[in-house]
Amino acid sequence: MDDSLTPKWESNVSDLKQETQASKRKKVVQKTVVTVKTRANTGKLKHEGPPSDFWSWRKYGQKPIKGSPHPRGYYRCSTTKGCLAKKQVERCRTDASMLIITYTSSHNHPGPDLHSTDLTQQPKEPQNLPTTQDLHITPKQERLQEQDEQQDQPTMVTSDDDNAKEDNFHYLQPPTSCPQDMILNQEDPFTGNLEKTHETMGSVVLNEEPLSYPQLMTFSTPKSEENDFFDELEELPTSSSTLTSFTRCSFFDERIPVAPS
DNA sequence: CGACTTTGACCCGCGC
DNA sequence: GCGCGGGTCAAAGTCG
Repeated sequence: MDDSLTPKWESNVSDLKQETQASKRKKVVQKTVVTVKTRANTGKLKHEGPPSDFWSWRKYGQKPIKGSPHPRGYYRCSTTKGCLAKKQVERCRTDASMLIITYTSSHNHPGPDLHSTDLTQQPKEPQNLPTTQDLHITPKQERLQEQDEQQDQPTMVTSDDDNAKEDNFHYLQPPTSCPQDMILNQEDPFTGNLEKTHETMGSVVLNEEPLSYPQLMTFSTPKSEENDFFDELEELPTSSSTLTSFTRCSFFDERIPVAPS
């Protein structure tokens, strides 16, 4: 997974490789923080917690977090054995409707779909997959939605421990180079729910809907929404172009099969 | 029966 | 050195 990434990331990987009980804690690992605004605790969310994405996540722990009324859930990717991808899901202490998902490491395997597979045939967590019909939207529609959603952009904030110490988070630069065949209908998702943008822990929020943010990082789904999201993000301040670009690589390279070390 | 969640215990890093 | 807090493990239970 991590191997094809930037040198910096690779250095982190070296830690991950030895993810033994002794080394797995508090190591320098890349993190991607995504804050999701949920309308409510709808049952749509798998196990009422983390919005599902195209990956299969398996919960391996949960801990109450000091200062937060909500516990944090720990998930690891179960799509493929040996995948080091993990995520932590917790609710914002001040706004329970906001989910803060922190992705750690990256998948060492291609996405469940990855260009060759029909999305509608996704074996994993199909409940949140947009239907085929949903996968169409005209650019015009897109724009309209974008305008409505300008305040509801998903936020992918990345950082590694080193940088986090300095300036907490870095906004992920929009992947203008991402697949262009991304077409998605977000028709309903945000309508009537144009909540103002929140800022939490340095990340922005989006309205969480059947379409889950991690999809934005898997690139396995054709959807233009993503582009819009990133287009918006493009305007966000980036304090570390190096990091952001490397981060982008970490995600966009994800779908490139990398021989597990 | 396999995959997953739950949950308590354990381990380790960090701050004091 | 000690205690706290976060992260992970693993057994037991649940579900499809």
